Amino acid sequence: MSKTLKTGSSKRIINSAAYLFSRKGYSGVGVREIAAKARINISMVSYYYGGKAGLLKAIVTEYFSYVDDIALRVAEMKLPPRESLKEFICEMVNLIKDKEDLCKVAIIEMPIELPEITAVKVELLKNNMRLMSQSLSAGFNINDPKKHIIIGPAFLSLIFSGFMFGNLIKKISKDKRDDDFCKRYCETISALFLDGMSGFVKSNKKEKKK
Amino acid sequence: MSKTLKTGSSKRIINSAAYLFSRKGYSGVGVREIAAKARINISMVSYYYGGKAGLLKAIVTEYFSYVDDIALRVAEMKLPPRESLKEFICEMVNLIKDKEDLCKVAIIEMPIELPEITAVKVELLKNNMRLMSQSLSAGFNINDPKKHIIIGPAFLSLIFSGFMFGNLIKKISKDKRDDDFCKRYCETISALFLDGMSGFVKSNKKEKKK
Amino acid sequence: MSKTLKTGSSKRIINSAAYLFSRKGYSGVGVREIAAKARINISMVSYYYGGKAGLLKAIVTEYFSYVDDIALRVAEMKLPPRESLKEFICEMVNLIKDKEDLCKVAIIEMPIELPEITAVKVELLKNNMRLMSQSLSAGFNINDPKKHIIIGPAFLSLIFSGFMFGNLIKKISKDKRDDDFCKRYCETISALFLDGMSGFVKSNKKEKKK
Amino acid sequence: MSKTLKTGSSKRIINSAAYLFSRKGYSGVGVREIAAKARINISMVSYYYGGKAGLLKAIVTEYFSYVDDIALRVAEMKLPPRESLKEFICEMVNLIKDKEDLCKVAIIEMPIELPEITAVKVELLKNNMRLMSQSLSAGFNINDPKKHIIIGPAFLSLIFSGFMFGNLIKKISKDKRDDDFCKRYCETISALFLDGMSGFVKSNKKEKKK
DNA sequence: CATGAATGAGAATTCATTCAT
DNA sequence: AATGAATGAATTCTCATTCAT
Repeated sequence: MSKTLKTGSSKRIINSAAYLFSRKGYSGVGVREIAAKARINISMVSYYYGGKAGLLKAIVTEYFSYVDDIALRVAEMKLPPRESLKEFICEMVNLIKDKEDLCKVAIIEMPIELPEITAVKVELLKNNMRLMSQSLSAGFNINDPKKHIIIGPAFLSLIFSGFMFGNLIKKISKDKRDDDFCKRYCETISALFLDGMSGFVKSNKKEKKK
Repeated sequence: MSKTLKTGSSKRIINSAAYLFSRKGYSGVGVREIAAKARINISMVSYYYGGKAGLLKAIVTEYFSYVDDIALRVAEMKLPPRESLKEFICEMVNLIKDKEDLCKVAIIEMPIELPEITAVKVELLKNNMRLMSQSLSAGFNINDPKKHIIIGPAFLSLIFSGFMFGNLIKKISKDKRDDDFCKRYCETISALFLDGMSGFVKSNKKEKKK
Repeated sequence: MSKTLKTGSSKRIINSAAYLFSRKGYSGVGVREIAAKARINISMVSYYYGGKAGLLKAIVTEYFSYVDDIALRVAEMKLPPRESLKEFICEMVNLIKDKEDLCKVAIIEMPIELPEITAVKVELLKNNMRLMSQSLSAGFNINDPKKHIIIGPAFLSLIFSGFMFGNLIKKISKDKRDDDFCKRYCETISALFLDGMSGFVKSNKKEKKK
Repeated sequence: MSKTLKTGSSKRIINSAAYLFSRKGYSGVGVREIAAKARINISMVSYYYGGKAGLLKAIVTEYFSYVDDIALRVAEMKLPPRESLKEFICEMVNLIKDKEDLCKVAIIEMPIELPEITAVKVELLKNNMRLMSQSLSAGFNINDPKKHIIIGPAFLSLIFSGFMFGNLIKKISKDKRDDDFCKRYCETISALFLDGMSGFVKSNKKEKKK
């Protein structure tokens, strides 16, 4: 804690790491590159984070702390189920907008086995899924409990979908990732998750009637 | 040409590569490791695929050829929109079941910048999205064209969601990835994409009435 | 001068250094490790001893001051040759028992070339051998002077033999390094150096006669 | 095995390593330095020996194979006890003369704890001590078995004493390490171990009588 | 087709030391 | 007297690739 306050070095290190990891993947980035981007000496990475793996741990931990926070905050609001979901999605999109690199890294590296931090990831994920279940799925009494394990990851994938392939999509369409996009993204994903494609068709019909 | 005619060795190489890339990420795997797993000499990787990058290219290309095939096949069926989607999802899940490692690699490495193969990925993705648009979104005349660029990736993310985090989820729940799971997975994802969460609630109500 | 007046810290530093050097060798130990063991800040090593090399110098110097002392003390006793040797060996064993780490370091590092302290070692060793010659070999008028240079080191090696490989021997036999062992050790080494193996055989015969 | 035959590289590596380790200690030598001296690429050390530790293992193993051989050979000669010892000492001195660096490394690094190879050292030493006991101490029926553990190391220390401090002694006396020295060394050490210092005095008296 | 020795660049980490506080 | 951040060199080891056989 005191380390992060004295200088901005440790902050710059983690930001640089998130930036690079999110684009090249954890193994594709060298400590040297991170250090250069953060304008610090290579040794400082070990000094502050105990090595490259420590950096990823710090990033993943920070990500989960944010998501857990959101889950708790939404739960406290005691909104009706549909509003809860909308609120959660909206908050998540805001988070991704604010900390895009950090979130991407946490998600991209999730399915990848890194012996040194897998244990940490499992523990954080367990807790996170418990929190999210409590705050979101309460309102939807789904008969088959086996569907939970499918819907949970599907929900998160949906939320992240637009950002994960963002860099690639930039090269295909000329879409801009501005505030306007985020607003539209929020609404579209919410609608999709709540009512699926048929929701769009209906609303199309309604709009046509007008 | 002789090189592309896969002998047992070159097949083993690509399978080993897919297996390892899917678990450790492209940069996290060494050619030595792949060669060892494929029980061939290290030099053979360069010989057959022109280097490590060539392996990933081959994997990505193969993945897209499968998905393009599915898109074309479904288009030819000329099913109504909802059935088209269901069919597509079902075919995709079968593909993932059959070639899990290959599909995972293609998806995991998608957002990652690898100068040597980014161009290839962009080209393949462009063509793929065109095909998919033709075969699927025809039936859903969505008013706002800007939504396409959101719904497309969302659709694919949804389909892959259950498999991407499979290894991690294995460590959390005791879910088995058997044929039964795949069937349930197909139905749940189809339902979710077509009617969203409200679809589940409705069907719950209906079932309750009975 | 103030630096040489050992405070608690500087004493702990040198003890920690001796402990670690004796087990891992001079080059195998880092200043950080020493500082951690001594519970002081790393910079203090440079502050007190001018660097890592200074620590070894201090240890070696201290070792020779002890051995020189013993040589002088024994010389002053003016005992007959055999008694002189016994006394010297006994004193040396007591020294090793008291300052085991320090003595081990001095001996283990003796044959190792460390440019920074070789000169010091040579100077100290020269003086020490002169003193030992005076106090011990006086009584044994060995005809061939060339044997001195063989017997001298042999004598010291003999004295240290049991302690040098102590840690390894602990893992082989279940021998304890207690006071009893030291007493026996003293006697055995003295007997060996004075009368060799034949001394043991003779004493065996005598004991058998009884 | 085939590796050592194809090129002289692996031989040069181990010789260079022995040369440098014997002078600077295992931890005091870098792989770079060894590679430079052996005129090979740094990577070859890992390629042939699996790393720096593998080099030391190879050296220690080779040393023990030589000493075990000597012990067995002397045992087969079935000489009387004193002759056995003389023969063993003589053979050992020849070994040291031939493979001075290798022997020094094995002995210097013996008391040093290197987690990676301590287990190997213990195993080799156990076997070696068993062999030496069988071939040498048979003739000397020493009453107290506790003396064995003192005499064994003392014996070896004695044999090595002249070579361990060789480099340092060169700087003090002007002694040459030629064949003549080795012959004299053999005789002196044998005499010392068999009859101790009193042997010299006696022989002095006898020689004086003449 | 296949081998394995060889290369040189680059990986992460640890080193002893210094300096401002 | 003591701290701890910072440095730059040096550490060992692994990387993908090539080449002669």
